[in-house]
Amino acid sequence: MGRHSCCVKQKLRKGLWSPEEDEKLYNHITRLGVGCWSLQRCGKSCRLRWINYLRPDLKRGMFSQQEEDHILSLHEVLGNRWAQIAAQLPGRTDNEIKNFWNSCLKKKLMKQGIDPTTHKPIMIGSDHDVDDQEKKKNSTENKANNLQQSTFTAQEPTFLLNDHDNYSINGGLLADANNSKEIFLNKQLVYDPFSYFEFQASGSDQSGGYTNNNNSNLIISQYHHHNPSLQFETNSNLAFSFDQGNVSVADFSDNSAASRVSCNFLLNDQAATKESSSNSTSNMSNYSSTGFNQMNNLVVENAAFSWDISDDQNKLNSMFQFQQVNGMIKSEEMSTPISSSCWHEEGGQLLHSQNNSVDFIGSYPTLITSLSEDLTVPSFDHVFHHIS
DNA sequence: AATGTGTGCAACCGCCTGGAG
DNA sequence: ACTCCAGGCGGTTGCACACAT
Repeated sequence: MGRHSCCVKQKLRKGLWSPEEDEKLYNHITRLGVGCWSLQRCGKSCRLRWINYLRPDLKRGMFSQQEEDHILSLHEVLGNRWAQIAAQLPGRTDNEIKNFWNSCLKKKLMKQGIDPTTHKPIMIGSDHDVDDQEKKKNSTENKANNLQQSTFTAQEPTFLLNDHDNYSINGGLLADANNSKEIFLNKQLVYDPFSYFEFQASGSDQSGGYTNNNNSNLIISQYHHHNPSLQFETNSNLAFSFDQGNVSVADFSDNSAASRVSCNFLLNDQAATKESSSNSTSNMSNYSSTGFNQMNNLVVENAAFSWDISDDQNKLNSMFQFQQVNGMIKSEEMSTPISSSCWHEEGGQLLHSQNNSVDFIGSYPTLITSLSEDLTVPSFDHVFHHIS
């Protein structure tokens, strides 16, 4: 049973406010303060008029780029909690932000191929959604069109995972007509009590930009809160890592020597890193390690990493630098491996030094850089299922 | 000039919550 | 424990205006 509108019930004025009414309300509130809202209009209407229009600390005018970015990142975490978002933007009201979102930001994100609700890239041509051949054909055409326009197109594998702490991560690979690739990684708050951990990796890429993926599946080991190591294998071209709150993804698709990527992730013990910061060797860090794989070694630190790949005949170097832009991790391949930094294992710890004086077997990962802002997520407890 | 359509924004509606009685 | 009511919030509507046809 819905209630009657208070204005109707009390036969009070409705509609647009006149300047006289505004003045009356303004004087009333400046004299008596907020709290007693009822004049000749209902209290709700008065309150709203004050909050959204008359309040002297309102900013008004266009939203700055900074405010826009702030709203985007807040919305990614908070969703449509406009009041909470407005609380982070001095001088802006929830109504104003809500209108700005609905009329402007939402469309902007759509244009960028980002779902405004989930902040995830809108997938094109996912087999999951394709039920009939026609749809599949259209999807492929869309993909081709996008590639011709040099826009980045989402490609397999993609993944999505949730954890018990209400975060979800999704990611995947994007490629354009020039075969330039971007890895995307996106985080948002969700409130799904049924946490899950789901990977999808299927099919070969039809655009030619992402192949070597004919038998994709992901073998994921369970990750425990207190176990510092995470290891999983994949014979797709993406590798994912999770450490102490950081999530990273690596693209191995350019590595022709490794048809099967197998990674050991060496996880940063942040407490140990802090302790070692006073050490005379700067950048030296302690790592917990389950050992090295001779094919690929990878270190993750603050979502920036690189790796070397070697076998008996070849030594390949592949390095990516990662940047976080609007909540997404973007990767850039480094053409020249950084040789001035290297890692070595000593006494069960992985140490970092500034030159190549350490003679190590196989290859060891090289830290490229640290990001200014971590992609931080809580630990992941359970692997529920994966899709292959 | 008349009409249709899209857009931005102010205001309203309905639901929920918490405090008072 | 219950009702009533004010206030808070998010979704929606309606209106004025700009622009297109």
